[in-house]
Amino acid sequence: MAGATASRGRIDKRQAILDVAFTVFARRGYDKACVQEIADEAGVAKPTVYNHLTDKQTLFEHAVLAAADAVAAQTLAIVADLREPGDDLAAALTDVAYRLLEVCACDRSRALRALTYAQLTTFPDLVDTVLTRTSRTIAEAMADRLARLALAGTLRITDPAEAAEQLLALITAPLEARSRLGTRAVPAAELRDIARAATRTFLSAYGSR
Amino acid sequence: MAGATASRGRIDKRQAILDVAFTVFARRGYDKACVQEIADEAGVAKPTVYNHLTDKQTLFEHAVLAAADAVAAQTLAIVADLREPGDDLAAALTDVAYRLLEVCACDRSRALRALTYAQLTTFPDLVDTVLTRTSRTIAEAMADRLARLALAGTLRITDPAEAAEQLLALITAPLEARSRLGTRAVPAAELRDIARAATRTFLSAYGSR
Amino acid sequence: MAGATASRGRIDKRQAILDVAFTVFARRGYDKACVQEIADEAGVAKPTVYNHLTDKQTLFEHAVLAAADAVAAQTLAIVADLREPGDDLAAALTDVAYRLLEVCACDRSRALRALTYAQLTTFPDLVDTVLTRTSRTIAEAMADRLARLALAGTLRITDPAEAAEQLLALITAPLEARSRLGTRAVPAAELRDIARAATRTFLSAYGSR
Amino acid sequence: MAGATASRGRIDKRQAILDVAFTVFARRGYDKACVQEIADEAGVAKPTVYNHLTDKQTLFEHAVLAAADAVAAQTLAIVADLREPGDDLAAALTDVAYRLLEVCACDRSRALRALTYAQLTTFPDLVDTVLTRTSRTIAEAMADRLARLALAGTLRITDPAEAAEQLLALITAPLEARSRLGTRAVPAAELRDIARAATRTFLSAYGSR
DNA sequence: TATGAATGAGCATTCATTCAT
DNA sequence: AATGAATGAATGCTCATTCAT
Repeated sequence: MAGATASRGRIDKRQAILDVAFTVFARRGYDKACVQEIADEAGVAKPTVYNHLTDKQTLFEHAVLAAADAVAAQTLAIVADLREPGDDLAAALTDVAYRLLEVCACDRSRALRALTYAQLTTFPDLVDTVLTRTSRTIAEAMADRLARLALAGTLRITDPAEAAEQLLALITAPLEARSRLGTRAVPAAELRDIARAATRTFLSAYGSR
Repeated sequence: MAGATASRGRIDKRQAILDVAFTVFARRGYDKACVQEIADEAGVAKPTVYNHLTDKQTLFEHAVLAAADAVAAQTLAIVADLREPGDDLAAALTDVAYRLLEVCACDRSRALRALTYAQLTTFPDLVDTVLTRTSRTIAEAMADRLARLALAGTLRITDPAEAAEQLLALITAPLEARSRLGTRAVPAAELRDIARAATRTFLSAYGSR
Repeated sequence: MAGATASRGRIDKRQAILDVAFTVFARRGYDKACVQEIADEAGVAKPTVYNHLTDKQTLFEHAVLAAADAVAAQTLAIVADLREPGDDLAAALTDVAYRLLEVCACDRSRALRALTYAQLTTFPDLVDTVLTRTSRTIAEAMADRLARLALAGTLRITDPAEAAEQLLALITAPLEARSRLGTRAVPAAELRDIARAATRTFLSAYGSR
Repeated sequence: MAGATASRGRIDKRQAILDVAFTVFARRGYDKACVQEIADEAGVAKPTVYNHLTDKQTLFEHAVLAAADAVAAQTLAIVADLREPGDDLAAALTDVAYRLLEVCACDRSRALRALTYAQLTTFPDLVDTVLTRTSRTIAEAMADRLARLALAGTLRITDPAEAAEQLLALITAPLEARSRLGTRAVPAAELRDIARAATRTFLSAYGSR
């Protein structure tokens, strides 16, 4: 038990550093964030950060990937709800769209996009990994759902991947525009509007009839 | 004339510095780019850069705004072509969409998005200005065109702003996804596909009948 | 017996650490060598090194002194052979000179000189101790041998210490020059030449007749 | 004139930095010396040191080479005096030997040897350069002088290089031993003794008759 | 106006050393 | 006795910015 506690403590400290790191990176950007600041806010000494995570770069990558996985899990859980859309497909789609928008609009998700975008040139591989674990994954999950609905005759879709891509476009792009890349808060009512409009247009195009 | 030449020379030098600055910022990112590097590539001494542009921050803002205006001009010119869509609306829309995609996929436009996104937190006002001059402007121009087409009975649109927002979403968001935020080149054929799919879905939803 | 084994193990571990330490110090220099590296190569944890040897400085001193004693023992054994020079004094001297040169040219001896010299300012006392145990000792042993030979009428020497000093100078200084302070390997043939030349000159000056 | 003054000022500052650097390196050793300390003692800001000398390593190399050249010039001037030895060769040789010993015993020369030796492993090329410019050069100059004296019948030498090597050995090695690698001051009288003894032995071996 | 030179501030990283186990 | 983990203290180096010319 003592051993378990000890190694749990170690894991907790590492996790704490990663969490704080993401927050600080989100606040200041990769370059302006300094390891000292992260260490201070995590309540550890600077070398402890290095002991656990080698590098500023490594620290960044791990922090970002952890956030990416968390966001991905949230979104996947939402999309999964399309498995049983119930009678009212429009309502179900709108609900999913709205909840996806909520996630996209949350701090972590916004920070994740900003950090990833900001380091496009510096860490191209990281961008790749993050996108694969998030956008890619959710796009595929959505395509799977749409394919099932098409099979069930609920939708008229020939290319599920393309349909998913467009549905997600209709959901996320307007949010990016209205939130001005996340610099402005978008009220829930407006999220609702975006979700409704996306669903309406999507169903107009792909609805059976 | 001598004076004119001199001040022309001055203006040219300023412009040269801004151009080089954008290139360097695009290549290295705001923080990693250093003024010395910009001065070197512009063929001037470091203090000359400061004489013309005060600050690293000011230098950045001017460089980015100049690029934003250039991109905006390009996109507006394309959207303007929707004024006379001809008989085949689908063809006209697809053409416009394709050319917009070309612009979005070009180096300057990608760099502009990356730099803007990267400095979200640091220069929120800049983000605002850039977006206003680019996305905002083009969204409005597009809304204007769609409104006219609706008025002419060619499209069934109640909210032109929303329709424009969605059309642009269908055009740009898939590009972002497939180019992995601009880190991968997207072949012309794929741009074509995106344009066609966007037009098809848009017209399915908003076409008259 | 168990106790003996245990303390033997302890001694062995200490010895292992010292050996590794000398190697690492020789390779990297005092300052650039880090305790972690020594611990790693010795297969122990860092605190174990501290348990056994207190300090980086202490560790260094012990490691260097051990090496110094080993080198001193080697050289003394060689000089001792002058006790019975046989008929051909020139041959005996040349042989001793050659073997001294071999020792001087060996890795441990070179590293010892380099490390000692490098820490002249930092650990002046160590320099003193090392020199006393090596150069001093061998100079005296050599003086003893020469005095005996003088007494036996084989050499014409009034000041044996001075003669020894000069003989050792004729042996070691040329090696330092030709090996460029030990950075270049000197082939055996060249060592032979140095030994012969030293002997010749020494005997020309001090030989009886 | 203004230009001359300005660039003279620049050169002076660079030279001042190099001088201070050598002093500090001599006092603390390469690794323990810190650039800040050098900058402080030179009365400039740290970046100024970097502006002029790129690197800590570069700074070290230039400082050491400058010192090496100065020492070499001193020693060469002394050896040159053997061009006209006058009637009393023993006196002339002793005088030269004594003055060489004075140089070897001076702070700069001692520091130069210590620093060079200390960085054997780290900067082997530097060692090479320093030795070439000092020991090598002086050995050749001495060989030249001895060859002339042999030609004039004043000395019986077949291999001037070897003779020079041995003469220098007889001069310098005893000093190293007695000064304990430069950690102890050797009184002038003792230098005199060393010089005399070296000359005596050398002439016993190589004198004509 | 343009520039060579200088600087103050900051930051990633390393390392000897020490606890708690 | 041995170690995993943590830390205080340094240090090399960079960069935006400013003078003096």
